[in-house]
Amino acid sequence: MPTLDLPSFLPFRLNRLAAEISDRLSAIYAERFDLDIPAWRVLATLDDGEEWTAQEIVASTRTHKSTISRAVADLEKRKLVSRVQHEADGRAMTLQLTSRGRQLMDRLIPLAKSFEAELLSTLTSVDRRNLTDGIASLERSLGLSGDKT
Amino acid sequence: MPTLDLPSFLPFRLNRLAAEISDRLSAIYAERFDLDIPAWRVLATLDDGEEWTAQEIVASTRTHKSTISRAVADLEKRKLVSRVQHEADGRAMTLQLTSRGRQLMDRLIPLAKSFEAELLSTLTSVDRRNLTDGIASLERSLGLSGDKT
DNA sequence: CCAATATTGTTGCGTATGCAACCATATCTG
DNA sequence: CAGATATGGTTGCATACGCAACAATATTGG
Repeated sequence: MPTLDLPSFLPFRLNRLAAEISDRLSAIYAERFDLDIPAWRVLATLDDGEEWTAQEIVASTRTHKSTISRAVADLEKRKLVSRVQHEADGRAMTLQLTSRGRQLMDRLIPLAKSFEAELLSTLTSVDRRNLTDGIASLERSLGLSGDKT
Repeated sequence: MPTLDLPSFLPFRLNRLAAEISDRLSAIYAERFDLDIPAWRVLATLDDGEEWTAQEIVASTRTHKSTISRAVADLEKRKLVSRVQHEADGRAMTLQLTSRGRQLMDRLIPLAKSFEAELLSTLTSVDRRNLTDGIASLERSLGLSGDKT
């Protein structure tokens, strides 16, 4: 009878890794910036300066649309995100960081980047490359690579 | 001003990957075996035949203890898991699969294994090795490698 | 061009989740 | 050994979440 061997089971390992890293990262933005995970995802997505619709953020972050809807509503109340009618689609709203949101992210992003850098600094450059290459090929295989898909 | 570039941000990529894979896997055990994620985690952990305490499962799976507590209570009701006093610690309970639980896992595990195999079969053997090596080194760096830790 | 269908986003509702308080037992410290 | 503190596990409570229904707009097909 085949045994599972959970510690070597890829879905288990990826979950555990993602959860651990997500916890450490959220400790940064939760405490100092009063953001929960959905709010962080919205802001991080909008950080590229592009205009996004809620639906695009849903697809890109794999978060339920009701969760994104509520996060956006809250971020708008806090004047971190602006929401205006989409010019081509009357159902959609285009989202952007406000200048206040921009300012917040300008302080938060260096922290996030240095968190990532610190994480990767513990790996040898070979391991680092292996990791990103391996992840990339799995992403391709799962169709997770496209932008705004 | 540094920009985040979310699509290349490691925490984001790992989360997305883990979520996608977790969704596909849970489609297998949810539908056919009426298990939710916490229940699956408990059963998958117990699959190795060892005796586990709830606390050990909590630590190993990074799931909140109240969630594990409720999952175990439910699995015991369904007679998939047995719970007896821990011999050395009066507070703890040792958990094991019942024969019914064993039978369920004997049907479920081949499906989980072949899901994993199919996932990995889309990668070249180099990519496969890169992925597992890269993950392993990150696990070591985060202290996620120990057993029952 | 109109009816049927799909899509964007919001919201009410039930439920699963995490937190915190708690009980029982274990361990640590003077 | 006794009091203080820590740990395993459960449970009440508040809340965040996903689901499904919905309104509004878009798109498709006859």
